[in-house]
Amino acid sequence: MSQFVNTALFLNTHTNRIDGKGRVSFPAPFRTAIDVRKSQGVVLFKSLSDPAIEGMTVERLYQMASALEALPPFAPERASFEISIFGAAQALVYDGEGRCSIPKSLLEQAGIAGEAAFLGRGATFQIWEPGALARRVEAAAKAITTGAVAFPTLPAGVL
Amino acid sequence: MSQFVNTALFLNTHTNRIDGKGRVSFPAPFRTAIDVRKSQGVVLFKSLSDPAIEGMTVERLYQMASALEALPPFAPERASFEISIFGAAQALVYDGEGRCSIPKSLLEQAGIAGEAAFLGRGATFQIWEPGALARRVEAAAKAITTGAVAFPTLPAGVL
DNA sequence: TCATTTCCCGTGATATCCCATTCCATCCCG
DNA sequence: CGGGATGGAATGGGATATCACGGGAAATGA
Repeated sequence: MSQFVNTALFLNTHTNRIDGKGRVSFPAPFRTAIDVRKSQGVVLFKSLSDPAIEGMTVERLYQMASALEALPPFAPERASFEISIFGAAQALVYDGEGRCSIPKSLLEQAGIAGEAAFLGRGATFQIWEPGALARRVEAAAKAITTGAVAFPTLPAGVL
Repeated sequence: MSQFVNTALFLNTHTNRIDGKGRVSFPAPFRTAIDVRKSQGVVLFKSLSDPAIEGMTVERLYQMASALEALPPFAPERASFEISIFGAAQALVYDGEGRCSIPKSLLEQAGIAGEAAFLGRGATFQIWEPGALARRVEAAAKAITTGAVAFPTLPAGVL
């Protein structure tokens, strides 16, 4: 837990418009979360599991790098993740009004145009095409209510 | 007592009115419980099990996040919970008068309008439509008196 | 020179702050 | 024991700040 609270916590879903210049407001609560943790910045890369863009602080990216460091230098999974994540990651910068411009290549891969839905996922966030996200949310709720997935037990002695 | 309880305890049921601006008084005893534990704040999200809004301290949310951290970053069950919990979680902030504004989306999902019933559930609380809560309370009482559910034994050595 | 990006200001909608009033349970005093 | 006093809590309404977002001007780069 203590290692988790040192990273920004992204919550809620925020859907914002992309204007003619390709600008979109990066959600104010996300900016606050980043500021509070004095993060050095945020990176984006194509999601490996969803039709969406993956986002996280560079501190979080370091944590993932550390996990990969535990693998042998030439392990196949290490190479694959290094290439797919670090090789594709780009810094996200936003101006004084909190607006950023997301690279067109990432938008296309996620099928985003006109509106972008920012989905908080705790230590990370994702950027979705709003319709696709709605369907994904529905599927997640269904998986939980039908018992297809179970929440891991909480650590003992939480009270 | 204090050596056992590290988290805020939410007790009792408080029904308050929602005004035209969508504001509602967050029950004073709940605020006290939060202050006493010097909690960093409270978050709300749609309940996964009831027609209600779930509420807990961010510390408690961190505990849930920790449990998810135990899973690989791209595990499917992890995704479902991250989306359903973090993706829907909103920080609850209240002003100097102790009032908060609950997002319309959450109110609609719980069928709340006009009045909101805050139900203390120990480490967490829920916000219900008063009528729905009354029926739920009735059902809970019945399940216990008929023996349909039984209380688990206390941990050894509590005395 | 033209296209693209970055910066800066304006605006409308929404949310937050602040002051005032009402409500209610308890306390105090006769 | 009764009735007013008291203080915390809930509620109402107006003023203010924040945020998303549009558009023009300046800067950058090919």
